[in-house]
Amino acid sequence: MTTAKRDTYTPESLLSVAVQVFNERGYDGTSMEHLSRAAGISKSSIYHHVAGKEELLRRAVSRALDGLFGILDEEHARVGRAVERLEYVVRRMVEVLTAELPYVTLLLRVRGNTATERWALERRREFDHRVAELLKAAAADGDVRGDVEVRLATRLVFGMINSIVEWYRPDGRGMGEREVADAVVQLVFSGLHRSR
Amino acid sequence: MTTAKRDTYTPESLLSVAVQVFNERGYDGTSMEHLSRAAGISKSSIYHHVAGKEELLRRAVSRALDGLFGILDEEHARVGRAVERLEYVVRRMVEVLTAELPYVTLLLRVRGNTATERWALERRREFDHRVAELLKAAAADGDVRGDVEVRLATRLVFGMINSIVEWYRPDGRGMGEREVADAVVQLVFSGLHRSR
DNA sequence: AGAGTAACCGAACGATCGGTCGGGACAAGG
DNA sequence: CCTTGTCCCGACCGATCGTTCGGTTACTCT
Repeated sequence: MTTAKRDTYTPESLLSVAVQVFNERGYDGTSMEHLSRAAGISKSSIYHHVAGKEELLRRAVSRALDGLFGILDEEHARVGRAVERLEYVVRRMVEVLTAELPYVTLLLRVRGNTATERWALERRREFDHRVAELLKAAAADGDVRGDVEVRLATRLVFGMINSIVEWYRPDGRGMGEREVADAVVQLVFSGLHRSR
Repeated sequence: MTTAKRDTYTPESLLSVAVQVFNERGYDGTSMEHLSRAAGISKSSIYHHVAGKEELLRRAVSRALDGLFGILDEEHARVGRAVERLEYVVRRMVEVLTAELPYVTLLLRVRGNTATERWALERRREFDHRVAELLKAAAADGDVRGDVEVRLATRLVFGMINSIVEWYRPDGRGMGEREVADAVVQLVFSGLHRSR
């Protein structure tokens, strides 16, 4: 067969270990020594699989960004009434966030110290802008309240959704992905008050 | 007079410079060399004013936490109907966030690598818990929807409020503190849909 | 004028940083 | 058997980390 047994590291399997450590200690707070201990191989062996620390970061944020931008290509995000497309995107964002949790977490914590980080920030801004346009269209349709500025509302809604990475943990049967998505959609569109 | 002219650094004025750099580069991504350049004094001179890098972090997060916990001691947060106390706390949180922006920003990005950071995380959790109890009481009064779990709703609302530090900038006349507070209260309690 | 001290500096400390290097263990294919 | 390539290692590189130290200004108080 072409694919032999894999009891050794691939760039991908090493990435999943690295991203976990990055999220625990922060990217800057993580040394290659930390990574080698978590992976169970020596520091120099890591360089057999990846070019360096920054490549691990780039691979991770790329994966997260691909997941997010993929949402916008889906049919329900492209056709239909703006407010319904918006609700679909919000729900799918929660799903992508939880499915690719460690990668998205890392993406959302990037600060911009290196070229890779600045590229990630730029692509994030682009995604935010695309969703803001959706909200703007929904407001123009009259399906969304007009007394809160679109740009401000977008930022607050993103803040709520993105904050999921700070506490959501998929393992223990604490909370389902569907339950979180439902709650977010409820709060974003109807708020805390008793439903009308 | 006792207070002479101050064209030199105090622990407080040095802190405001340090916190700004911490927020730009991240705490771990900031070296004492970075701080010395931003402050305009040599690296060793910093140690004349503060004990070290970690003390700067401790002073900063302490100031942020004092501001937040101070809210809970105010009269409107202690007496009255739970849902109204909750709205008051939410509004005051936005005010404290914007007033002490760099300090709260730093607090919200702490990861837990050192004892100081773990202490900050613990106190944050305590504050979150206090607000969660307020939301729970409002739900028991029937003033807040019951179909979204209290713990989940608290986390999402905190996520929205805390995300303000990611984009709010007080300088240019871009957006007023009052406008942000109004928008947050509107979205948290009534959501995006047209007001009932 | 002289003493005291707050504010600051350059040089250097041991430790750790991300990354390199030459080579060893081992399995596959001839 | 020997070669080839994958996977990994310990030792080491120059650079930078947070911090310390001895010493020099410059201002205040007597």
